Amino acid sequence: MTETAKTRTVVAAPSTDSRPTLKTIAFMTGLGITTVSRALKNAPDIGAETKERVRLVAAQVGYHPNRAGVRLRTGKTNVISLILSLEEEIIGLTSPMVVGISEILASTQYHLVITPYSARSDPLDPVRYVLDTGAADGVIISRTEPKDPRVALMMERNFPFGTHGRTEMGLTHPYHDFDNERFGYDAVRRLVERGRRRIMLLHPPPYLTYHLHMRAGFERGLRDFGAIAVPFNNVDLDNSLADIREACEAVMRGPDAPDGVISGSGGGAVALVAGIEAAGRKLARDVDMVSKQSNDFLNWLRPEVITLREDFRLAGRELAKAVIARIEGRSIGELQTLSFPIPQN
Amino acid sequence: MTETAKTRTVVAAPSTDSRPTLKTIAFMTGLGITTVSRALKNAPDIGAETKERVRLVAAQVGYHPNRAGVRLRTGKTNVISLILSLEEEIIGLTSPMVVGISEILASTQYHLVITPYSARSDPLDPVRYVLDTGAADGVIISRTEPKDPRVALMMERNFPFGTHGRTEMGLTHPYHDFDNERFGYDAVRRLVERGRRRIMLLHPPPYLTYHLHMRAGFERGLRDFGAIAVPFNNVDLDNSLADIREACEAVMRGPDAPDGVISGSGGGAVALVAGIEAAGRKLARDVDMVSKQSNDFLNWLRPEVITLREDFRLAGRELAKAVIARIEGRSIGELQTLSFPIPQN
DNA sequence: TTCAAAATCTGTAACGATACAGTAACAAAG
DNA sequence: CTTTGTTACTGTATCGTTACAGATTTTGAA
Repeated sequence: MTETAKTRTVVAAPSTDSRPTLKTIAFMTGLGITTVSRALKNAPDIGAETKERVRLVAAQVGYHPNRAGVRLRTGKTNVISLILSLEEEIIGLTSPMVVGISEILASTQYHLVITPYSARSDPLDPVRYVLDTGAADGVIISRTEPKDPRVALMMERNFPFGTHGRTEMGLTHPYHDFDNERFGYDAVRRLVERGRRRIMLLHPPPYLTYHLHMRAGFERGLRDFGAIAVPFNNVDLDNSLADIREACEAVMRGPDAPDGVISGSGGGAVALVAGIEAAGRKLARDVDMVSKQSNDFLNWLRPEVITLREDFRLAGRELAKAVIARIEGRSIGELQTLSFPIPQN
Repeated sequence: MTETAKTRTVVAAPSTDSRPTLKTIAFMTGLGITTVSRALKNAPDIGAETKERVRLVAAQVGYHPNRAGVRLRTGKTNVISLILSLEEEIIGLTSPMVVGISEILASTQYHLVITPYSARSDPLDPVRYVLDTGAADGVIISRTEPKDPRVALMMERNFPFGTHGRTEMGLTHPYHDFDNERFGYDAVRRLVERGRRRIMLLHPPPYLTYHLHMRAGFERGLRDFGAIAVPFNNVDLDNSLADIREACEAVMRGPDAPDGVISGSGGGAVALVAGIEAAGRKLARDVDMVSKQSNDFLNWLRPEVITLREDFRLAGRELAKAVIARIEGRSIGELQTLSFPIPQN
């Protein structure tokens, strides 16, 4: 009866139909909102029994913190943004990368947001957008260039990110890369092992960093294994498959036709195969071919093509881990990984 | 000089280093925060000149509304969630779908969030998650089943969504679907035109709705064009490529081998081609094949295979448009679209 | 000149969470 | 019996935005 009238503000009953909030739990347990909040994040100044009780009730009502509330108060978005060139995506390379990223994020509080851009627009735009609007806690980009303004910008702003591919600006940043130098080198070796000497390379466009790596490996291979390069004039993986096929056919019909061909991507290989066959040459008999590959269509349909696999799913996993590590403040040094070509046949 | 001392609260100067907010603009224009907010959304009770001034300043300082603020206040997330089975994604089918969705969302305020789930877990889980946490304003799902509990749940909660594929529950909901009935029918016709009569179908797994459509079209084709079905016992597109190849080889070596084969997917076709050739049969000579296809690898490497294209990018565009239309309250009737097989050769 | 209506503009409260600066109760030390 | 310290808990202010209910000024009609 004579309970002392306390000044304690009793938390009002929240409406029942909407999602439970801290207020709901506070009301149910008779505790303060702050206490509930701190109990749920296991703060040291909350009693063990109270924590237990709060956790129980929270589980019972199916409490999930409101992301907007957290984000507004703390500034943390719990979002990782994958910046994608729509044109690149049509080829479908990064689909397994999305899977890899998702695999890692699934066990964290992070969500994956796709931030697209068109190759016809400035690649810096989406990065600026994320930085200016605070749309994400971290970013993953691909198709890095030696002097990549996106990397420079994020480094300058000290924003967590990871790149698929390296840069050459003297800046140390997290990356995952496929060892394209090794790919170029191994590809030449495989061809020379089959007695091939005159080798043509379908390389990535020169503005991408991995062009440098692949060419360097290719040339080291030529030197080490005693082969020579057949030029594939002005044709690279940015060309259409039709153009690649046509150019390849022309070279194969010419007097200086190669007896070995290397393709920097599985898609390019398809066009090269068509060009070789259109010129009346036969794979494995007249000419051998080594191709990079991310799925296994070539192995099924043209088992004669020697393939070296690049694992995009692994890349996704490594990049997700690296970005989260950066967000959590771990040092960059340990966040640079390389994966290696895996011979498929 | 003798300006009346008003009670007007002057908005304090916000810190300069952080992102501009309504407060920043209010301070710069000398207006109230509410006025700025309403001016930017073109409310009718704000003067034309004021609106112009606010818009100018907003553009100058690079104002973007804080998403967390909007979301907290209005409950609107401005997010569309694409729910993906990670296993499915490894095949890379929905990569072009992501492109299509992104193309549409790019000109809206919506962001695309990938909500993954593993085929080993309950497909309802990610849907429940989005509904329970309010993580998105709309959802896109694929791989629909005739009685799809995800569709039932979202209908019941009146939550905006679109499905890639139809259902058979008597519920009217937005969808985009490829006309698999037509595909099955046209595929049979193409084979019969080439003089084939004994036809085998590699169909999708029976639990998916489009299995029903494809089989129905297949059987209608058999009747109309006078062909017969060769059973492909217990093998469907859920089987591994290795299993499909092996089973196909066995059938092709058997006494009742088909002279025409239909593949419900480009991936499956690759395995069928391998099986046919392993059995010593030759495409176009001994047996003809029609396959669905989303990229054009088959056309490049096995031009003998007749292909009918399914446009996943278009599907993404249609689904994004449908979901946004639902969010904006447009009626469902107009949000059901079908795309048709496109002959590639 | 007066007063209602229209046109503009504004402050306050609230969304849900957390940082911060407390308060209350009780035990141990002096 | 005070002081100090520890443990456990709580209220207030705030993040940026918008709904709502005014407030002020101008216009126009009577």
